[in-house]
Amino acid sequence: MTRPSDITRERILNAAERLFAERGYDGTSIRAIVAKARVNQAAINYHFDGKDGLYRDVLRGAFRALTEDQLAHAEETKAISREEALHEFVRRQLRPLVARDEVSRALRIFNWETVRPTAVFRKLMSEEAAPFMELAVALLRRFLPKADQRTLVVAALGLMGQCSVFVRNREQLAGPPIGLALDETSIDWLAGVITRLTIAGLAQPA
Amino acid sequence: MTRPSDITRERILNAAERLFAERGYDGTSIRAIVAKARVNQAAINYHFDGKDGLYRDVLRGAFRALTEDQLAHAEETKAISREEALHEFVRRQLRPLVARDEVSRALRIFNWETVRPTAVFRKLMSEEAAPFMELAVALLRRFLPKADQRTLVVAALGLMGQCSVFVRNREQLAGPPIGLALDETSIDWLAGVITRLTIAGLAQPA
DNA sequence: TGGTTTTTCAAACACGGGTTTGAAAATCGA
DNA sequence: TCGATTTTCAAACCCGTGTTTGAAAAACCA
Repeated sequence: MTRPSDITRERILNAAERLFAERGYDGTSIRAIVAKARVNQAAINYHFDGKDGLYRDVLRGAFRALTEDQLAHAEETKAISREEALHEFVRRQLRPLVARDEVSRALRIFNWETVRPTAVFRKLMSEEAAPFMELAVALLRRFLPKADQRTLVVAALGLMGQCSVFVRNREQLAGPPIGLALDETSIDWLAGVITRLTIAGLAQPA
Repeated sequence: MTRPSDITRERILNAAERLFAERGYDGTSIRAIVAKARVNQAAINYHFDGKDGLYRDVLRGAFRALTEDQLAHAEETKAISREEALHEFVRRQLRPLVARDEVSRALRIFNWETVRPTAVFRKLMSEEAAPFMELAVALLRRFLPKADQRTLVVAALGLMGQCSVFVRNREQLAGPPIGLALDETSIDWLAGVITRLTIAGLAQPA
């Protein structure tokens, strides 16, 4: 049932997803996408009704991939201790540092959006972000059962911010003056440091 | 000794600094700057040798303002407890949320750079960022005297990441689905939450 | 003051961005 | 197969960007 035109569509989506993850919305040009996808420039307007429409579809795919991944994760966490669950959560947040799969690209795209949120993104976010936040908040609630919602939200955001700073600045951190090279072997170490600091921080909130 | 042309220079620098802080390098056009500064468009090339040159000068000013501020802060911290010093550090990181002074604008500009660092910025950073990092690391060393440098760097970066996520996403967080409005009164509360979580986290790193 | 230098100005330039066009090619359905 | 529809394609279009130009105005200084 895959019509020939669907192949073009798929090639564009694939190339666009990778480029958006790598360079963000503004940093990715129509011409770069069609060059990578090896299709004609007008195809984007024909199939997606413009750059915005293409981005919306890429974003939808990213949301879908991430939601599936998170839901699978949520199932796992019910069976393990809160400490292990937190460690796993952090590891997943740091995953774009080493992995190149779809979920990592989705996280990268969302990282771009934290700076200059697109109108397209804001709309999708306000509709579909709640489940993510709920997962993180639920995880932290296992450590702080008596904390109010606002505090938990702040703690969750802080935790994600802690992780994303390493994902966003990986290249910068590797060079001088920091010199923090993050290869595959050090990811576990990094996740461990963040997790331990966080666990201890949650253990006794004055 | 202020020649008339220096007035033009100053007006451009002033307008550019505010616009760069608000919209970042790519988001700020020459035409927007000259409109705000009420000078001719060619003046930027005449006085600063192009947009890059102007940005370099703005960045230098931002570094200078921030360094002075941090050094003043460093003096204070020697006299107070490590807990108070940490709280003050966090408060300063969150300052752009409420303040509109030069230091806050400098922090905002640096926040933009965390995503797509300009070549101009990278060069300045590699030369002048070390002192900042040292200050934060020194602060955390008071909590973790036995930790190695790498762990301290990670902890410092994580702490700054925790703060910057609120500064960067302030508008997004205020709306649905998060609904975390950060007005002047809640900054102290936010700084308190982050500080307490961090202190406890540093208190007993497993 | 008068000649020189510095600074301003409006206009145009070259470039890359997303989009549109209209015809050719390919595909589809009867 | 053949007419209708869908899809591709190269080229152009329009707009906003940073920069350059050359002359007019202003400021400077002997």
